Amino acid sequence: MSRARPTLTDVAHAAGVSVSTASLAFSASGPIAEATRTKVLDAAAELGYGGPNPAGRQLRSGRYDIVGVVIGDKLKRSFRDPVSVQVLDGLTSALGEADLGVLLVPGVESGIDGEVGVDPLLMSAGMDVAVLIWGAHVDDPRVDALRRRGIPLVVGEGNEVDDAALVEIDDHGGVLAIVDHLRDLGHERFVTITLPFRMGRREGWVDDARRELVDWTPTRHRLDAVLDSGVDLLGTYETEASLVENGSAAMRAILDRFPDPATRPTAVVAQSDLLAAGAVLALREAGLRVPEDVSVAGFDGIDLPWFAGELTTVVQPLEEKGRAMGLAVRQLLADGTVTRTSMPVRLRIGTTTGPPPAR
Amino acid sequence: MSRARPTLTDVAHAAGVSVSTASLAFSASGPIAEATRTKVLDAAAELGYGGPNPAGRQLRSGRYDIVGVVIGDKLKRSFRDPVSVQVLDGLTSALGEADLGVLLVPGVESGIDGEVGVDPLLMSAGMDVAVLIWGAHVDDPRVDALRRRGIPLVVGEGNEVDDAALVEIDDHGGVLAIVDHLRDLGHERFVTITLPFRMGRREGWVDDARRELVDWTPTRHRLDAVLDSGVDLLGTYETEASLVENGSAAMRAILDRFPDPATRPTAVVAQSDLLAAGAVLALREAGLRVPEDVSVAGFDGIDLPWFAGELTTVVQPLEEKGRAMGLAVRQLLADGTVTRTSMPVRLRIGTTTGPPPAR
DNA sequence: CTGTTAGCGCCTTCAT
DNA sequence: ATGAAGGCGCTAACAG
Repeated sequence: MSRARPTLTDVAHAAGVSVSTASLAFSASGPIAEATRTKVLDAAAELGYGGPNPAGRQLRSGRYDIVGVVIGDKLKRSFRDPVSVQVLDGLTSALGEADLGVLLVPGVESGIDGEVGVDPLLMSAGMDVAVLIWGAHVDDPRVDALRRRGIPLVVGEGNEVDDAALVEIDDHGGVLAIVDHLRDLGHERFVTITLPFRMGRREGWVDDARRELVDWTPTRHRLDAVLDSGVDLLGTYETEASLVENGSAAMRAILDRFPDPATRPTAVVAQSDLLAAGAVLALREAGLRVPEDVSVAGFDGIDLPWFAGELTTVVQPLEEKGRAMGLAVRQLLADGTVTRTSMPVRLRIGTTTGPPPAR
Repeated sequence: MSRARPTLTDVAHAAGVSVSTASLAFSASGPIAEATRTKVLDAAAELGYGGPNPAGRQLRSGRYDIVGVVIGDKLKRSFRDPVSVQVLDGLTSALGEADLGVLLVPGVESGIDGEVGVDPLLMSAGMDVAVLIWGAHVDDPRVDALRRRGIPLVVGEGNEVDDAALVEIDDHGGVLAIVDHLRDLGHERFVTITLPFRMGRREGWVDDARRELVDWTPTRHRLDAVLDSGVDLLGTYETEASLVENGSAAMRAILDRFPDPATRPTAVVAQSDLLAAGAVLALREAGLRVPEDVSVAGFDGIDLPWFAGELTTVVQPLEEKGRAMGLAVRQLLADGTVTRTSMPVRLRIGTTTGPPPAR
């Protein structure tokens, strides 16, 4: 037979002090005599009081000490992708240091097929700030919902949102560096494997019409860089997730479409390391050598302990990016300052790129 | 110049109804005329009202609609481990269906070296239920803290907690099946690579004293199964994380200690697939063939798209396990019922086990 | 179906 | 250094 949970009032009574004094004993936000404090804490322990009720505190203070982290459409995808994971890790540690909790928010509601509607949590959960890890797109309903609620925003990768803090990296410059490196090696026939374009995911070759539909910022920036570089791009293959198997499937499709070694692309620019690794595996399975027959480059600079060799890639400071988002949150909370940060990237030449085969 | 956020009272006034009626328009927890509802919602839109303030709702209703998910010591580790990720995925989807938010809670506070103290979030964040994904250990301070707060618990893997819902798998049976399979093939000399033992992580050979210190349930159950099976166990190597590189390092240590092919162990029982995969890579690098020279088995049954061949392993239903935890949460919330679930596992024979080399 | 009433538990003035 | 009072925004219970 358990009685109702004790409240601060009960503790105060038991300790023979006023409620406001008891409050001070827990919050340490005012002067209090050591003896009084001990008396209160003892009474609390006696009664089995577990500390101030968060709901009461939140209502009174107007703060939740919770940050809503909006991760793509499916949690699984974010967790499976080592890139997301590292960003999340930097973010959570920066937030943890400020004793801010991380509330995972799916973002979009998943319906039977396709996904429509904003997740109810986004509409109703208590949070001081929301972080859109993978950017906001045009007319993003999640942004609208958060706006209506008056919740400030931090956006990763994507510059379309006014009034929101932003953390981005130099996607365009990174891919340009990759392309230049390959061009310097003598490559002339390129193909690129891209990240997903938008929420309605699909896998396959990209035509002009489809190219107009790129909504996700990293995808767009990285693709634009290849187009802007002026190299001869024989094709663009869009994947529906940044996983090894998608990279392999894309590479097989590419080999299928270019069966003749004389006209086959010699340089593959993949928009992520996992896609690149998958492409390399598919090439090896097809009996081709990397980089002697085909060069492959990735993007991200993640660890692939199982990968034989080392990917040529653009290293982005993932954990730091997450930390920067965390700092942007803290800044927003501290004084409402909206910060914009851009992180540098760095070309890392590995063993998967080399001169094209002589003809 | 922005005025203060409107409250439900403002909306009610603007719509010309009482506050409680306005509340019904949002919560749908009572009868309300369609016309009234529209009137209220229109007034809300007019005023830019973003919906009921969560803090008010929480205080009044006593519910947060938030579940605290306590993941090991470092978020990174949980995210990096595909096993955790799949469990988390099943859990979050089961909780999402009930519109419950997931609050990530680190569990233990990380100090300069080592980790001591319960994370402040565990003490102070609002949550209806807490889930300890990777079990509770003896005298777990996190459990004590949650107990004091009166927060009900769901524990994955670990049966030491009274009064808490439990979801577990048949670790012992799974490893026994592996060992039997290897014994049937003719193996006589075994070695096992284990998951971390406890919070004070270390890497290296395990002696009798260390063996007493196993605190994490899956590690203990899986190790006990090998010991109970009665096979000749030449050594136990403890890792400090379930990652490919740890498996490789462990395997190198094993080869180092047993340089003579005649007395070398022929069967490696790894407590996770990633450890097993790492072991296989290290063996191949050492010029040994799997399974002709050495057989390797794992545990978990995860996808390893980059792995050449298929691991012999014990498949556990990870996503279902997560879902089961989610259901346990919902049960707890619905009527306080404490459920206990045990999930079955299944031996899957792949290409990494075979008869030992003839002598 | 709608309105009235009465707090939920806490923290922040402000006074002592 | 401590106490008294008020109210944060909402919803449950009941009355009409």
